[in-house]
Amino acid sequence: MFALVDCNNFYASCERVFNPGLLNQPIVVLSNNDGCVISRSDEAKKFIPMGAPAFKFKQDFERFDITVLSSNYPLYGDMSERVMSILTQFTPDVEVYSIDEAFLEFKGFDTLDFEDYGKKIKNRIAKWIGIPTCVGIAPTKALSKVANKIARKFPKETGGVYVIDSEEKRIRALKWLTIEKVWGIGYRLQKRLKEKGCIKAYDFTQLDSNWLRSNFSITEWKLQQDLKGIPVLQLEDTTTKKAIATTRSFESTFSDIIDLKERVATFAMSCAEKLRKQQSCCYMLIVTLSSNRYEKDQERYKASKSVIFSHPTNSSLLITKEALKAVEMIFKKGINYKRAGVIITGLVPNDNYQLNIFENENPKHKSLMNVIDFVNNKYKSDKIKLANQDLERTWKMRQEHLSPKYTTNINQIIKVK
DNA sequence: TCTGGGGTCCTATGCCTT
DNA sequence: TCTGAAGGCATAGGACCC
Repeated sequence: MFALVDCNNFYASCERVFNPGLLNQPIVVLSNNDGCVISRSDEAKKFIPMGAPAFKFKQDFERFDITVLSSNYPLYGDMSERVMSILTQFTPDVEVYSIDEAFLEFKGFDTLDFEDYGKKIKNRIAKWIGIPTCVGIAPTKALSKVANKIARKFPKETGGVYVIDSEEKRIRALKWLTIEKVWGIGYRLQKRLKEKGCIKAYDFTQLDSNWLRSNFSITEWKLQQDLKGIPVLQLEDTTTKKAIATTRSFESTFSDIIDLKERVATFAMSCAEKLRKQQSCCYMLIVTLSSNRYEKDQERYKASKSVIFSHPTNSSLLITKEALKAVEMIFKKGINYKRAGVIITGLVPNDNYQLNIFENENPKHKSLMNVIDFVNNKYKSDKIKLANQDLERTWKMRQEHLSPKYTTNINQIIKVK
């Protein structure tokens, strides 16, 4: 059996833990740069849609007396770790699926009362961390997602815990769930499936699986099997990342390559730093540039370029150098660029990779990187920069409604008078 | 003025080799 | 030497997730 434990309105709930005045109040949490709404308390859901651009809803925030908060990732990350550590007390097989949810697998728990066990999980997280959760339990991962949806939708009837443990319950659940709400069915697939008469998740399970395999991708085939109750999707190891990315939208647009190179150099530095932090090296680098996708009147442009290194590296110097070369290759004149990103992938552990006969990391880089990381760690606010980064300008994220880092900064710890 | 960011997985395409 | 089939690999990009 699998369980899906999902925190309710996670970011909004985290904010409430340390500010009980927000309980039962409508609150929203904004994305980086205070761009759009990414979490809403139940009270706010009536008024504000998910993903609402903050600038368009400013008046509504005031009209409905909604508390607006900037996202506080140090707080959410720390709260998430606490929740996940509790989950490992219930089974050793835990897959942290995202910051606010995890799959659990129960192997050899056959005689367990799952409903009761789910309630224990939920209650312990509520009591020890103060975060409300929903728990869905079923024979496969995809069905545990469905069960979780039912627990969320019918809190009074289910108490936030729902178990699919019979064929009858499975069919009833799938006949209730509309196709677009199924995990893995997004906007595009939903449209295609509806054309075929798939309205409910149940209709999807009734499609001929050979036909599905030849007309859709392997992903949909696996999903169908899982929804039929045949476990195909397994718990995955999420502890080692497969890629690291730093991508940002700019406050305004850039058309000059010098500005773009400066930004990309900074993103590359940030990726390399994250890479060394998890003690890995990378084989490949991808740089992306794009124009403003919301701007109708101007030429749209999206481009990316990947670069393969002759040997795995985590040197900021090498990664930045190659990233800048890539910018030169894909830069097109006359475009107003709104967004750029650096992604590094092909990650291998620091100390265990194939050496190249002809070319290997310059040994001086390693000690230099150690010094840079040490200094940056010590003087967090004023990091060492490369000469091709802008030394004068400071790029500050907009965070006009930020709450304190209650759990990760001793100076911001909650005070009781 | 102001529309997020970090991931995973899959597929299409073109080129090369057998 | 040419040809087509088939598979591997690199690369780009789409779709989806939270």
